Amino acid sequence: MKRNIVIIAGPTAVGKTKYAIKIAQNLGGEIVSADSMQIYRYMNIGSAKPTKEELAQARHYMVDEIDPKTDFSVAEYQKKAKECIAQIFDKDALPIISGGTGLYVNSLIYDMDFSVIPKQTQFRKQLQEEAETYGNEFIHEKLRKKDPKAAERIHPNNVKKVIRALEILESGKNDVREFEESFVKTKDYEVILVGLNRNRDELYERINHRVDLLMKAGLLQEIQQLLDIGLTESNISMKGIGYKELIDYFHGGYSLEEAVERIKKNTRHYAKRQLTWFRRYKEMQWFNLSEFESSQKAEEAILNYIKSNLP
RNA sequence: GGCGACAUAGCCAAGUGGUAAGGCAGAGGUCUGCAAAACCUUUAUUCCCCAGUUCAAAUCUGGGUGUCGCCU
Repeated sequence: MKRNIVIIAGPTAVGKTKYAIKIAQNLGGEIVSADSMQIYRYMNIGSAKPTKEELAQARHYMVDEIDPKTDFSVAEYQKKAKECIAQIFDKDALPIISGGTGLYVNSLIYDMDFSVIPKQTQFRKQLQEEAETYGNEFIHEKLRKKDPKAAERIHPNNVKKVIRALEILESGKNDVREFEESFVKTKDYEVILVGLNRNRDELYERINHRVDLLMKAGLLQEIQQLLDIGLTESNISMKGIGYKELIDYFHGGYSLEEAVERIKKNTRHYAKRQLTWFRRYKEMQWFNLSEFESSQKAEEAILNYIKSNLP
């Protein structure tokens, strides 16, 4: 019999943490985070990581897992998260994936094979420099010569994607066509997809408010401490929203007030992109939390939906 | 009260006689190893109002309204 996992997805600040914990408590579940920032240690305030109290209410995986000086990527995420899921199955508990990083969620829903072509740092650097000196079209043209179809699909300005495609071709593949082929769902388990959303105005208000709270909670000090232990803006972990803007403020790029406004704006943009991403999941059951009388009612509705899909 | 400047999208704005640049915000989208990343698309039948000149007005003229500045 196939086992089930539940995925709670949705934009930042919608309330995923809270609902995931409730669901875990009600259904004997354990939580696997799918969040590219909460996975880093010491980045507690800025990533809006679950609090100590929240972490105590349900077993959490993939939080505080990685040192912020280490580069991390989907490939490792997929491997580790699948191990966590297996562990939870062994305990006969229900894995609940909670998170907003769409690509990470994808890596658990579909059989995405990251094993073949690892990143090639040197090659990347070289192409990056070429793009800078000769223009984006230059490396895009290179791609066009090797794989016209891929070049058609990838916009010249999307330098990262162009480089990645060239990287794949360089390693011996004839084309990068398989990238666009429709995803194959994993056979490791059955997925129950739950999407959390709110009315846009309300979501944006929550985001703005949360940023103010993070500042009050000492985000500035947290970043100072991270800088003190040797992290810089070039670390992937420091490219998170809230971190990069305040580092720019420390470097005198703009005022603190301006930095806070930018954090709010970037977070709103991020939420919008997350929604775009998650809307692609046709099987996702959406819950607009703004439309429920109370969080209890919403919680009930979500629980009922999940239960009705469990064997 | 007098003098002057200005009035263009939610905001910032370019445009001085030829049929409304651009940026931001907003909206929609793409996504297979940095994804809180990177990238793409889209947004004014009309320029404060009324009248006039002209083949043609956001642009010129007159009047009105509003805002700002200076003077009394």
